[in-house]
Amino acid sequence: MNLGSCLAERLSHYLDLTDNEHAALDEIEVQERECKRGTIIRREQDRGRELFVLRSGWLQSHVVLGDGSRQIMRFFFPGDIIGLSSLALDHSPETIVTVSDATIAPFNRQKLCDIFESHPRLAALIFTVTMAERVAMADRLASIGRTSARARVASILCEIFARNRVMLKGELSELQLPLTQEDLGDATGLTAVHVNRMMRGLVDDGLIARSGNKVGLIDEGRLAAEANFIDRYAKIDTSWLPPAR
Amino acid sequence: MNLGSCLAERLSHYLDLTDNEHAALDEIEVQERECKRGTIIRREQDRGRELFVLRSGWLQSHVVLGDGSRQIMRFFFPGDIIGLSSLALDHSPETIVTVSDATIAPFNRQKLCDIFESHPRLAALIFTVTMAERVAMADRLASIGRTSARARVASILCEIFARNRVMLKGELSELQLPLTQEDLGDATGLTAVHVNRMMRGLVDDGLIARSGNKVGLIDEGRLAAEANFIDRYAKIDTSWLPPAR
DNA sequence: CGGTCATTTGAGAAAGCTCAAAAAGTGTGG
DNA sequence: CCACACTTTTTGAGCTTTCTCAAATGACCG
Repeated sequence: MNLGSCLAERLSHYLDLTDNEHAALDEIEVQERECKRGTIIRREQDRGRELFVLRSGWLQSHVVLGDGSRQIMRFFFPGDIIGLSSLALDHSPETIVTVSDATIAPFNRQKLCDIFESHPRLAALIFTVTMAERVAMADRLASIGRTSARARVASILCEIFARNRVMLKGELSELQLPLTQEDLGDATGLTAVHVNRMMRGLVDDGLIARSGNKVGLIDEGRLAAEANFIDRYAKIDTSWLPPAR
Repeated sequence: MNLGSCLAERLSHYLDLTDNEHAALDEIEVQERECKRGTIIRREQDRGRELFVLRSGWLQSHVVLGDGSRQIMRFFFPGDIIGLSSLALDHSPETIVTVSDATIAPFNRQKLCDIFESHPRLAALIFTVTMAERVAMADRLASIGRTSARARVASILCEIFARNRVMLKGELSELQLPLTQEDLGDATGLTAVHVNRMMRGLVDDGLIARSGNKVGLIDEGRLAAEANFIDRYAKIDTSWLPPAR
């Protein structure tokens, strides 16, 4: 896990990278930082100008509203770039926290700038992956806006499994969730209490299984159907990209 | 309205563009298509590989869920790029429809590719604007997930005004809304009936005014406060961009 | 002027929330 | 390894917000 670039590994699932491109990405992950579970990487309103590649562990980003309620915007998994949301802004729009122990590789905006200048194909690929993420976020909008509590819980579970599959490749039917039901509620716009009831329902109906904080998919097809879930990360279209340099 | 590139105009609110860059953007909007209100530009699952710049009028994109309910993902206003969401995908994840009569300028993915190759600064700027849009979408997620019906309606109104201000520059306290209350409901995750009641409430409390489908902001400060609204489009940070070529 | 579509209002129903308390885990220092 | 403190999960009961259904009113178009 300590060798090579996680970002390169992630991107190479979508495209064969040239040596040149590999070299450019390796330069991004030269530093490394270990963070304990619950570490705040960036606080809302911080002027953080750094970016990170997540190398291991999970993170989430959230906002806290006026009445104290919290909305989790996004979970981050290995290979994700963290902090792009502050790229356009002076101040971070969200708080970013580790959800499990994690390793992150900080890098400067300048590095991203270099990629746009010297590696147009990589820049376009990162842009494309980002678009896929936006589509996934739109899916979550629809989930929260227009589906039942049960469907929302099913949906977030599907998404977590789908996104972890990109890096792990292949089989993945059981997963250690470092998330509390409170977290799941804040991600789906529900209360922890109601998440609990919905999870029990999913277990009772044989869609998932649980023990401790392990969750297993029993009938993924039915789960995805109930959730209206579509996997946006499985493959992305790279046909339009410029040639590698 | 027929002269020059709308995209260039939009982008130049954030950055002074070079002649070179202007020329590149002008090439994008060479064609033009008029569309009547209600025209479907792209259907969910279409294999559309074209992109568009919106030159005049409003559009929305939405999905229809299994039970027939609809979620509007996004509204598009002049200067926006349309179709980026299908960039990463073989098939369009959403349906895109004109909400008023509109003029769109279709262009090929290849043109975007050219920009990544030849105009890294423009590519990075487009990337950055896209990030701002993602942040705005995250705000909407929080709005739908964690705020009351009244706050959600207030929020969507704030967003519509804020985004129209970018292009119109300066004062804008009254706007002709080509949206039905059904549309607003589908954007905020509410029913049309409930949107109606919330709007009445906002009018009664002196936050907004209405006549026909014109909406005016009476007390924008209070409206934004109730909505938890933050304008993500007013200015964006361009300090990290590579030099113009 | 009739027909269609959008808005408005009312009343009852349902999904999900709040509060409260018990049960089950988890981690820490002794 | 145990005991205590703390967090998380689970369950129950009543309450609110928002939805659904229905019907009336109003606006626009040909």
